[in-house]
Amino acid sequence: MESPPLSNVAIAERFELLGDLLELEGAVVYRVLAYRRAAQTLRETAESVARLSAEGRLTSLPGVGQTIADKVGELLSTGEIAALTRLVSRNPPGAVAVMRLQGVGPKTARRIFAELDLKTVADVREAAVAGRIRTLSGLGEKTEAAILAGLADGGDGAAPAPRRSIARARALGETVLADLRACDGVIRCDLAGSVRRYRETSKDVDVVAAVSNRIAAAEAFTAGEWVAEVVSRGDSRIAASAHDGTVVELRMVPEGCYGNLVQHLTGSKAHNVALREAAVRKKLSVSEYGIEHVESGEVWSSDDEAEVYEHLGLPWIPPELREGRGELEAARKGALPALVEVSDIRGDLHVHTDWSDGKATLEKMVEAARGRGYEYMNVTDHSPSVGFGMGLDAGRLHAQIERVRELGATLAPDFTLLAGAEVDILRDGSLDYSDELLAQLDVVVASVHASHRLSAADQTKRVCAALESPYVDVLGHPTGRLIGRREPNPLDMEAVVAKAVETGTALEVSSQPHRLDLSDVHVRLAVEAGAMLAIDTDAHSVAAIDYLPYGVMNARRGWTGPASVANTRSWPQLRSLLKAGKRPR
DNA sequence: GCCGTTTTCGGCCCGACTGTTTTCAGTCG
Repeated sequence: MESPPLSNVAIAERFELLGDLLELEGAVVYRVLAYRRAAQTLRETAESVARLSAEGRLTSLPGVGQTIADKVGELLSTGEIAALTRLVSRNPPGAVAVMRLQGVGPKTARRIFAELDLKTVADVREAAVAGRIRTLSGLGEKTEAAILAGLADGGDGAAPAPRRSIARARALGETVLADLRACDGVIRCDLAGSVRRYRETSKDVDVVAAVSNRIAAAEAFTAGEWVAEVVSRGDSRIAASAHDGTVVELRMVPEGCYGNLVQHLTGSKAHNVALREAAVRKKLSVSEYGIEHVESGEVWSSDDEAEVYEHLGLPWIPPELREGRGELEAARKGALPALVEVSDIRGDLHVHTDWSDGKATLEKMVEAARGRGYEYMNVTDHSPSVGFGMGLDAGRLHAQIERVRELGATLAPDFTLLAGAEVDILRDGSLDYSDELLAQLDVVVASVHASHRLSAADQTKRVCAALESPYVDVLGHPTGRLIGRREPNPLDMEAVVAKAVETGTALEVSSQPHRLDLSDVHVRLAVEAGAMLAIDTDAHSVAAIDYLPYGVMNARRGWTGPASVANTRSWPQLRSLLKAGKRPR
């Protein structure tokens, strides 16, 4: 059997390494940046890069020109990139790892290897232990200590910094904001950075503040109970690590340019670089303090972020779109999408109860859903094959349907309680309940919970087979990923999306912060293909009903409008949209 | 290496902080 083509991530990694090695060798910085930018694009492309390459469409991706497209082709056909192979062979193994250590960088790494005539990472560690690093001019004890710390455990220093889930990062951020808001020297403060953009994970938490008293604000920040250690302290920026190691960074400006600061610190880097490059062409220089009209030297600033965009001739761009994925072009053309809002969601199609592995009773979950203002809720406990005896067999499902109907009757017409299930998609693509049983349900969610490691071809076939079922309305957490713990199942997402469109099956956007599945990139692929989404909580507790905003924000990051989301509709409208409305009853 | 609402050549965002120095390079975001 032919081996599957390299994944987008695997291809991107080659180009990241190419950029790193070039940087180490002191190549022109713009070549390095070009490879990094291309790597990021390849990594975040939802379509198969191998397929785009075969079709000669790679250069349509931003940051990918002929040279890099050719190298991708070379990699796919020969299994290597000759230029990369040469770079690898003439640099010490592990030099990139040393370069990536906190506070080191390419220039320092290169000097250490060259001036001390070292060959491996182990040599570097030895040199640091022996105190030889500090003998180099411009390097001292602190740098040596940083290198030792980076190489201490694990050995090669290559372990990437852990990233926090959006939920944890926001929770910490809100704690910090509460401390700051209690301080007289703080006029206003907000979350910025990837946390404001609702990226699925964050390396750190960015907080911005307009202050009348920097000293007082800084004290309120560093006195927080969450602070484990102040790691950096300047006049306008302070960073502290929390007890779990998360670094929180506070940037302060006086009133008058708060909007510029918020815009700057919200990022992303790619968004800001593109924004500023376009501004430079208009003879404007953009920074966190204002917009300078280069010729007159006049600096314009505002406390209102929307006015910053307006001053640049753009409509305000929602933070969730600021990833350098075409949002500026869309904004210039007046073609920004109207994004789905949390308040658009009218019901939840995926909720568990203690009939299976939920923590709360059916009645409690209904109460929570009603309390949130929903019009409907679909009860979706597990089918038997999920294991541990917690799934509902046919008899218990019948009993649950009966109870749901009974309770539902007491709630109508204000609230519609739906009898559903989260039925397992078995290894061969068949379902864990009979069609006769599924036919009695209002809305069926089908999910993969086992055999995650099938080949891409088999996994895709399996999922597509389930989508063909006239009883499957929603594909639950389509890739099965658990962020930071389990990779997404290898799936040909383009094929799955096409099958979902063809069969009229909705694809779930799970609001669980550790799932967010579909991911933002896949959401965009699905929306562009005309697929229908269902933003659900998959709640297993009353508290988890409140995860909804994470799902909505994730969908917004995939450029989703309300029309693409099935559960922005009333139940009668939704029913006629789903297969549920087309089944004989 | 990429790219164009001034450009197919000549640019390429902008500032804060640290560590090491005595004025700044390197790193980071």
